[in-house]
Amino acid sequence: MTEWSKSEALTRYMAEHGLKSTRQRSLIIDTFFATGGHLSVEELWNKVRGADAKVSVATVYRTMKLLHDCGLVHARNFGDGQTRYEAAAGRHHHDHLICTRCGAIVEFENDRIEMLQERVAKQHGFRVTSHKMELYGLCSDCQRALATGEGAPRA
Amino acid sequence: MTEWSKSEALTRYMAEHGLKSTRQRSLIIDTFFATGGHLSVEELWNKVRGADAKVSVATVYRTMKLLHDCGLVHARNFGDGQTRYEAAAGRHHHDHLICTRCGAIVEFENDRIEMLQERVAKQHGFRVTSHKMELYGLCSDCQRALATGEGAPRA
DNA sequence: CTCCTTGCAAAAACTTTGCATTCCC
DNA sequence: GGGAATGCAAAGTTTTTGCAAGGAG
Repeated sequence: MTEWSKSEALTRYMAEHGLKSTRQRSLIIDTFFATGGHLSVEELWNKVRGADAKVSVATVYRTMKLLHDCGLVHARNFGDGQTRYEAAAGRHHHDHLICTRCGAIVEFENDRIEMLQERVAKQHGFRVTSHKMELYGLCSDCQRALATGEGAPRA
Repeated sequence: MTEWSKSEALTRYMAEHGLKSTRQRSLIIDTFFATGGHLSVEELWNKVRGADAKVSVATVYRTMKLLHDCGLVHARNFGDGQTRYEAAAGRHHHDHLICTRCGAIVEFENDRIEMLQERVAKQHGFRVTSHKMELYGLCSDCQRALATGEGAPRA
């Protein structure tokens, strides 16, 4: 875990840009990829501080920006004011279903939608480099909970 | 232009909530709907101040929140740190193509994609209430500009 | 040794809020 | 007149940046 865990792209990027491997960066990056999911900087910082209480939030911001610049993570914005990051490398592109009641996030992929997106973009003269699609609604649990007149969702 | 320009929903909403029609609100709302597009609060504020230099940003924020609460506008987040609003009432749902170089925003709609989205959601047990889809890339102008090795894009 | 990176705190950017005053109805 | 809305400035949030000190290669 002291070594870069997702690293060809990162190692190459760092070499090309004269960047250095540091204890903090390793910790942040390992923690991020070990946790998975869609982490905000603050959530990630909290986890990182469990291992090293002195890591500054600025370093977490800087490191995530680094990962973003070399394409290893994607930045997402789900409507709560925070930017969330998720692993990108080696993963197939996917989109999200988000439950507006309990906050559950489900990933999915659909090649036909992607094809149609490409086609639409082409019709408008665009060359698409990335996209994001989010569907908001109620997950099955919350539909059921509401139907039976239940109380508060999970925190 | 002193009258509400988009108003049944708004008038009803205001009556139901005991809200009042004021000079500032009328000005902000009329300016917003007259301008169209995807305005940030700051952009809207700048336009509004052309007509009344003393309107405060806070009022613009509060008014846009009001329009949002009664469903007349949608809030969007295109990755520049600002929330952008666009008119919602009476418009068909649509999505966006965004040029990452010049910032141009093109709207489109595609029923087949919408259908596929519904289907995907259903497969995961979700009942979708809304969605957003954004395609990022280069518009035709910027592709051309880059191909001919040109300088900076529009501000 | 050199230059990159860090931590800290200050600053920036965007948005919300408290409060006295002003304005609708 | 009374509750709502406004303007202003202060406070909140999230993210970035400047700089001196520390660390990697």
